[in-house]
Amino acid sequence: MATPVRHLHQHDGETVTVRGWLANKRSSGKIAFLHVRDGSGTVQCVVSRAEVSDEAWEDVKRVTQESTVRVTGIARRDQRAPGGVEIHATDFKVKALSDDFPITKKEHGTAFLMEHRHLWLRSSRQRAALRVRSEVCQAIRDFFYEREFTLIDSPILTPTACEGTSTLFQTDYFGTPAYLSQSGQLYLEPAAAALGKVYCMGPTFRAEKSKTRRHLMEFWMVEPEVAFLELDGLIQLAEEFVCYLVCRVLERCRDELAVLERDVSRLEKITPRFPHVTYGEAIESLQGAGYDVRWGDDFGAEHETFLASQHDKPLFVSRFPAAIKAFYMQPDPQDEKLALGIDLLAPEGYGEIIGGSQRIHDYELLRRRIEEHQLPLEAFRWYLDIRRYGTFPHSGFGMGIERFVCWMCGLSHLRETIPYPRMLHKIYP
RNA sequence: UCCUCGGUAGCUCAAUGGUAGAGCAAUCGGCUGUUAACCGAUGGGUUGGGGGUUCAAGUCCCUCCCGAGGAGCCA
Repeated sequence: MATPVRHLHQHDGETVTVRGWLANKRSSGKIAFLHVRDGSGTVQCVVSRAEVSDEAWEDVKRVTQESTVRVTGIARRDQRAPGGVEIHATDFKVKALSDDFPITKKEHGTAFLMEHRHLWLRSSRQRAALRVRSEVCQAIRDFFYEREFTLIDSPILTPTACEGTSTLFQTDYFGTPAYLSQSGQLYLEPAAAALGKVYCMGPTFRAEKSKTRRHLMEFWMVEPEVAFLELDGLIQLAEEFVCYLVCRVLERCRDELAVLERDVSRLEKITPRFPHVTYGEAIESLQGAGYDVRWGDDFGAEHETFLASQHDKPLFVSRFPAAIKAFYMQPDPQDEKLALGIDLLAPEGYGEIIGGSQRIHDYELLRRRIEEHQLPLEAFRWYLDIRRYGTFPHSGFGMGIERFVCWMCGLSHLRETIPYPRMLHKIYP
């Protein structure tokens, strides 16, 4: 039975067997140092010529990087070993020899690494980032489970554009066009009337020809939707949510953040309460800083970066002009020109990680908005029904999981936060 | 879609318009505590494709392809 490398420190002095892949080899003629990765960690195995059979030594000589191997030996704590534990081998066997591994110990460009994404996953930084992603997804489910939300999986194939804004991927559905979902929100609202507090988490697709480090064609989004929740409650939920996730990453991913050389002190500052400005205040502060923006403009990337850079914590921006926001956002009762929407801008230049709003619950108003946005009324009949059969105020938000993970890991590009990124004109591997 | 930069050995990069190179990787040899091990030797090229200028093009011009970063849009 193989022992996971992660648990080796519990087996000091015992004979253990490890199965995995050869991460690196150094040899000095009659002693060899083999680094073996088994998925749970990497351990240094010391093989002395005099202490193993001729067959084992032949395998030591011929083993190549990333070959599948099996090592048996005695686990020993040793200061000289990376990780503090090493195995003094009594046997070593190559189970499957690897061809020349394309990714070597020296540096590579990202274009080359992306072309070999399926192999790049084996490197320590990529493994660390994907572990953080896994922890974030688990924490999301735990957060909502603890608060008695119900998971509602929204469809990926949809008959129409949800919001009528973004470009969608079109596919064929038995002879009629169908589209890959760009949001589960509209399908979540009816479920909120059934179950009160609901959320969905799944892949989302945008066919926009975005070519930046902050965009993917296929990304994962988590979207809660809550009946009888209004804007202030939504802001509080989003803040608790983000703090919960950051705490979990700090608690459970210390080793991964160290591999990624993340400055954790920046994350330790992410505690309640988050700063909050209205759209109007944000415009004034941008104008004060010399930016050429007027009331009614949407923020550009440089504006978001400026606003977020004023704070160590994420920044809420709320009450945008209704004209630049989605059709379903509830108007501000204080000023009908404003929509009760929020954005949450992450610090350190990681941009918008959350967008949300209180939804229109008045039937006539929503119908008028659909017409004003020149959306097909018939396609939204079911969505309007929610306002016919016992309407209720409700709110929700969407968080981009890759953007959140990118921020946690301190990465400079979204492509390293998802196992197989789909980017503009790139779908291999 | 637009703007900027780039494409030379398997990889990362050099090369005034004048003989295409280095480090790493690979292969072979040496070395009993290596930390991206080290030392010696060997093999490795349609300089992204096509066209043009020139005695001479990796280098200059045109064009197409591919890549990177940014803008717009958004999460």
